[in-house]
Amino acid sequence: MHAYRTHTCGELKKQDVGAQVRVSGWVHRVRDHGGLLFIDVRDHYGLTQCVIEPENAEFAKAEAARAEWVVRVDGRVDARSGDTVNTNLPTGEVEVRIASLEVLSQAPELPLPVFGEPDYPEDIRLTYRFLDLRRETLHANIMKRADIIASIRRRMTDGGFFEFQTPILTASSPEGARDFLVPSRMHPGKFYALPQAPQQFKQLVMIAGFDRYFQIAPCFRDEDARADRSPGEFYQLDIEMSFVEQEDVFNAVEPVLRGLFEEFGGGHPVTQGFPRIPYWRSMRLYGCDKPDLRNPIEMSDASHHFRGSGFKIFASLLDKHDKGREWFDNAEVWAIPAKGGGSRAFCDRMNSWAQGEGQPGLGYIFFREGEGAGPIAKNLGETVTQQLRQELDLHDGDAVFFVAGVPKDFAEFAARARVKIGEDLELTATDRFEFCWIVDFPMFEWDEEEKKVEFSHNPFSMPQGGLEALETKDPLEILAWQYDIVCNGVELSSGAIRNHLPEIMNKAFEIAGYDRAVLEEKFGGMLRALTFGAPPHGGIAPGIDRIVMLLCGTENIREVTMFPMNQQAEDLLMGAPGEVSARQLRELHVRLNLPASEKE
RNA sequence: GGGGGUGUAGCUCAGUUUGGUUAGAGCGCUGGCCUGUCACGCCAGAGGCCGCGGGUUCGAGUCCCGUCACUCCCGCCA
Repeated sequence: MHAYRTHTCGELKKQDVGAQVRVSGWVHRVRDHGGLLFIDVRDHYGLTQCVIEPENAEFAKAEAARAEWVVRVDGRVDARSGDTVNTNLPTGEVEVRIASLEVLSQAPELPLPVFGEPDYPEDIRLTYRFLDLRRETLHANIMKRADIIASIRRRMTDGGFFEFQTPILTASSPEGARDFLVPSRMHPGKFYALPQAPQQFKQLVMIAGFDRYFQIAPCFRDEDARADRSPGEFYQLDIEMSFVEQEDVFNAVEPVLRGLFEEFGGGHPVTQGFPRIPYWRSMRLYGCDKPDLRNPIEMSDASHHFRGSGFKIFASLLDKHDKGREWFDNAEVWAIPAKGGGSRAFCDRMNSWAQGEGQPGLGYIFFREGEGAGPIAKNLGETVTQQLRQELDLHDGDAVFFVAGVPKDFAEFAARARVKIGEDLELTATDRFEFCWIVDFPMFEWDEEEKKVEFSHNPFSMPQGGLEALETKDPLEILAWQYDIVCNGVELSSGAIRNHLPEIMNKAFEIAGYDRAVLEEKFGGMLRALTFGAPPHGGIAPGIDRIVMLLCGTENIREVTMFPMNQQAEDLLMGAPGEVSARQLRELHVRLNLPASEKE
């Protein structure tokens, strides 16, 4: 007989009745009836109820067993009588009649219980992560993550992609997030950096002729944490393809994500053809570039109704800012329709919410008995109010809210108002995955602080219109072959068709104010590669952690990460970051220069 | 770097508004009883620097100041 088990704890069924079996696992729960004692033995695969009576010589050992001890049980599989069958348990039709029980290892009183998994403080969960991981929900999340990654590998390989590894110790890159640095022992004063993403490597893989690359790639960025963002490290499904246009990338990636969400999304509907929404259209309809399309509300420009109208606040606002660039300098009034929000109570609640958000308020009209009500309607007049109502297809019992000002300043607030209205009125669906592509991102944007044009996303993206556009157009008008995938309001990934031509690269960096020497110094290797026959190529990099979060229905990344750090970027289980010995520092030619408060 | 929230038993929380006797409950833990439970049940018990430091007061879990920890957000995240 095997030293520890003939069956796992999730395996025994009715057809095993009568068999002599051996199972091993953790003591999940003990129920002591005095004359009868039940032990639920748990392993990765499930739970098996074991039972023993006081007449048994092994009873004392069984009685002493405590939660999370590891035990081995030998016994016979018995059928449970009709009224004692537990239908909640896959093994609930049988139980193991204990013949002998061995304690394989013990545990003291637990710092956090495994059974029942009540809420526990995160620092304790992280310090005792090995216990936390035994708990059903987290254990299942981690297994789901493993299944998702296996499925991704299968789908990518089936799609003709090859998985390659890229370096972990690499060079610091000039822009982007803060790097994690690793001092070099052999080169005093020099440092490696951990890659923020294998961006340049995957492009080099294309230039090297490997055609289709993917990797479950670790990425390292020394940035502060959020609930949905680990400090330090995360994973991307990194993808790059040669001889492709934007459409080819979409056709390769869309089925992978759709299939993944259909496989693991618990049967919730998944968008079939992902709609493509240009960046500026998304900003106008939703106020942001990662719209949650489960929310049906679309905003629209209602400025023409207010210009010169009796509602003086908006009318004068529109007058005052009516010269400069659209979006940046011109004032507008946006309408947010709210079907079913047509009561003074709801409108007032939204108004106080807006004030709590630091806004002066949130103007509204609500419709009842065939007419518009509220201060704005009064000042606007019945004719204009009815035009608005028809234009927005609103009826009695509906409302419309207004935000006014310069779009670049209020868009973010309008987006939050749209989300809140959708949720509060239960217009936003909850049981589906709504995907879209956001396309046509601007290549450059205006950096208000530095007073200069800056890359708005990836400096390696190909501008639409190529060199000619760079030479002839207003830089802020130029679009890039740059795209995002958004699901349920979560930005899952961004990608681009890359700039594979050195002269366009030079021009693009020139527009962003980097001279050729800087470009040469920072991206010399990349530039050199581009001069030796680079294929047109492009790719994308969906965030694995965020995909798993969506599929596990959690908003906290630590619920889908096996060994996460806390928000202060500490690993409480392993004790990282930690101090190192003087000898290690000497070898690395590093001397500490600690801030004053920590010197003592 | 900045802002908000929280901090009371091993854990989840009540008590703080309005300062006043011995700081409570549930879960967990320990012991006892219990032959069909599966969130077993019943009885008893242990367990508290009320985050820490200072202040106001006859008196502070409660009010004030500072500080620390955790958490959420902003900055940051090509």
